[in-house]
Amino acid sequence: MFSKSSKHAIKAVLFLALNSNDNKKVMVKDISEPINVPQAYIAKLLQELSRQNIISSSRGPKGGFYLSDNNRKQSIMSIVDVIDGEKNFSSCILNLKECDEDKPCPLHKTLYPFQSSIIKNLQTILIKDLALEVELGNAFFHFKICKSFLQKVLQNQ
Amino acid sequence: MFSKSSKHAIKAVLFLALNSNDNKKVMVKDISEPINVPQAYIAKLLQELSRQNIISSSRGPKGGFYLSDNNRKQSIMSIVDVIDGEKNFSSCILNLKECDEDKPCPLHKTLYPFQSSIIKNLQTILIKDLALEVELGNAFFHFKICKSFLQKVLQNQ
DNA sequence: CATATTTAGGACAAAAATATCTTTTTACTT
DNA sequence: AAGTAAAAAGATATTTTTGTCCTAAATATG
Repeated sequence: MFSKSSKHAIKAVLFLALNSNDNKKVMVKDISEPINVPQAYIAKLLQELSRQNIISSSRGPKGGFYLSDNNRKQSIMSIVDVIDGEKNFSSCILNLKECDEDKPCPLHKTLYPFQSSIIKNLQTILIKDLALEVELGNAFFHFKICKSFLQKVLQNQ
Repeated sequence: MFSKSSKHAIKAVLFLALNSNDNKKVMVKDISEPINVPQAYIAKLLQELSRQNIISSSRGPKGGFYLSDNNRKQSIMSIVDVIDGEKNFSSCILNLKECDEDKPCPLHKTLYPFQSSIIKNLQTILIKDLALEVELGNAFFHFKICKSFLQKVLQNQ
């Protein structure tokens, strides 16, 4: 469905949605550990997301990655688009050039409706929507217990 | 959705469904050209499918790959299972270990229904069903025009 | 202004997926 | 039985994806 990179990216963004804001930035190392993704690798993905204005970042001491209110209005699909470059979803399920509604490939009628619904859903669901679901307890996003994460939890009490 | 290998495999099997039977076998090179997949690579995939009894094969002169009546009753999912090893579809969309109906990840509720419907569909659709759709003209499966394919067409007239 | 801390960026490395090449085995044909 | 045509199997190569490392640029703080 998504590449491993996209999954990493979604997790990181969701972590930021739950743990950052304009005044509370999170360093790469404090993101990579709890979501269990290699630090240097998620750094690359976050840089790309930042360049495309899906997330925000600032350098130097007290810097880090964070989500502005505008960032939170980005869709989940926009994350996938940036990381996977739209290639995953756009084309015929069998990679046939000639496949379209007029001359559908044998799997088109079965799978295209799902495929387009999934895309439409991912375009509709915003980062803040996912975060809210977790905050309401309707969905679960379990972080790896690690020092930096526990410190955050303690700080907030 | 599927790996490139699975797509290759589905195309090859569909080609066999339309162009082979117990008395008419097709050599690798006469499959690879029309479906436009590297010969040695599709050979590997077909060997694996044959080993798993999704398709049939026989060696030596007049040998080749073909579909028996039983082979035609295999589902499309069985092809994907053999080639991709079920890994693609089975798990949580974000690869979270803890995600299930009880403790769904933030994307679970949205995507799982699609995912499971797709799997169910692919398990229900048999190879012969796809071939029939093409034969009835309800779906289209365009082969690359090549010498061997034209020869077949001429032979059948 | 100097220093420390953080992201940014580029080069490199490893792993996985895709593709190719060569040899072996099987079975048909004469 | 010998020769030949095909898949089977194993080894190797290439490409893509994933992951790492090192240096540069930016920024907060004393």
